[in-house]
Amino acid sequence: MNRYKGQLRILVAVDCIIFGFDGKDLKVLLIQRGFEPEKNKWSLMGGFLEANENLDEAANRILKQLTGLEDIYMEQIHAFSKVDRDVAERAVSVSYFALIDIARYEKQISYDYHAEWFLINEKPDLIFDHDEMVELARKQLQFKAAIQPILFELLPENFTISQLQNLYEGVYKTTFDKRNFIRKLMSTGLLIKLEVKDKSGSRKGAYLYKLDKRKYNAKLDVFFNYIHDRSELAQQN
Amino acid sequence: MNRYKGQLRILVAVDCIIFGFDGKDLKVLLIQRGFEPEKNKWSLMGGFLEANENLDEAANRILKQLTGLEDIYMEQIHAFSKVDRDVAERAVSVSYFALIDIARYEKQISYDYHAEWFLINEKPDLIFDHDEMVELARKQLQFKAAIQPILFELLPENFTISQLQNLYEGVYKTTFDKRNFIRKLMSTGLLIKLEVKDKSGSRKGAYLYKLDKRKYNAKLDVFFNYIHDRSELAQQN
DNA sequence: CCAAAAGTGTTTATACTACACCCATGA
DNA sequence: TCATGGGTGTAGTATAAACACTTTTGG
Repeated sequence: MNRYKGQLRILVAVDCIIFGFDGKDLKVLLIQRGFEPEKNKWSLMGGFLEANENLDEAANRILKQLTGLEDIYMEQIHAFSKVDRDVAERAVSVSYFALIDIARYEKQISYDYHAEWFLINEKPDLIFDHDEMVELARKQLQFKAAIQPILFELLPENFTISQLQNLYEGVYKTTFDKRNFIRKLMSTGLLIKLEVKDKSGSRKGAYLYKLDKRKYNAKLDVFFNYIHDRSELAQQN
Repeated sequence: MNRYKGQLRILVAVDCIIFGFDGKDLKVLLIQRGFEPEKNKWSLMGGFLEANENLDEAANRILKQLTGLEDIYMEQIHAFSKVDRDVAERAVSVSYFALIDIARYEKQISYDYHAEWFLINEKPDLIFDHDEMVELARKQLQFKAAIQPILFELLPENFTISQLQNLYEGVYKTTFDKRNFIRKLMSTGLLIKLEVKDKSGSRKGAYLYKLDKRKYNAKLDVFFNYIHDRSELAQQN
């Protein structure tokens, strides 16, 4: 086995932007760093790529370490590589975002890491280039969510329309007309209305909905083909 | 300066997917690898990240090395990290795509690397995971081009409508109705019709157009905000 | 009985699709 | 004169946006 002589070998890190939703607000999970350098400052959860794993596996390992969760929606965002981005040593870091439902998993989060949920707009300043990572992940989330129904990953299994609307409004920092909103969502054919009502949010109670998982998975696959073959999408239900 | 003990340090590579357009077809620039391992096989142009540069700078350095070109549209696509993706040694590679106008720059390409343009659909099999990189870059190009006018980077300064249409049809592997196509393109307000005609493609000659660079740059900025504030876009001309 | 959130339709404007014929020219 | 690519308009459909009142019920 030949090796490449005289080349630079450096640390490769993975940092996770973990988005969560509690039914009302969009949040991000941060930890207080437990080791030097920059000990005790707020940071994304991260770690170094190890010998026997690829980046996706590393991201999943790191997410599990902090939250105890597996099989979570994750996606690679971007490789960050400024020469002095890590004060201790040259390192490239690849950021990933993850989407989780806060209420369902809150108990499983490991408090070894002093993790806390922050409102996206009220988070503290982070170490290194982590602020930039969060900002890019937020844009990517907006972007993806506009063309793909990924935000359902942030919701509990059953949810109300206003929770869903709160989520979209949080992600896009705006408000939507609720009649137009529900019409559009319903036209995707992805929502199934349940008989049950959730009474926690109002006196009247709001109907719960759930995802049609079969259609949802089909739509995720079709993703990149959206330019042509809209007809296929239509047939597919 | 503290260092991170006991962690893996590896090679970080950059590989460039260089797309080109010759007025008729969409192509990709490949080289015949001049060194071991996998010497003489077809490959993307790549190189290793060096100590004094970030990934964007490395990608630009590598592009310049092969094509002599600077200030080219480039974009990071994805970090590839399978454990055994490089047969010689563990390496992560970050792919970039670049868009260039073949006709304008053909002469400057360095033939030290045995570079050749291939039709996207007729390229040879490539080493390592480079086929996967090209495929993802192609999808990303389709994707980006649908929401952002980046394909103009592939055209000469002045171009005809049918060149433009050929380009879009090549990128999306489809055909468009030419009346609807020009109407849509014109509605962006990005095209300026010139007095001059290009007589090379037909007897009648076709009017040349050029980009309104001022508006083009403005639109690139607005990119991620496309969800709200369409009104701003409208005002902006 | 009333505050607070849930739920529900219609109209208008805009964007997209499909479609076919004449024009100008050089060879 | 004719073959080749260039250029143009309209009608129908689908999608998106604006907009306000009634219902339910726990306290």
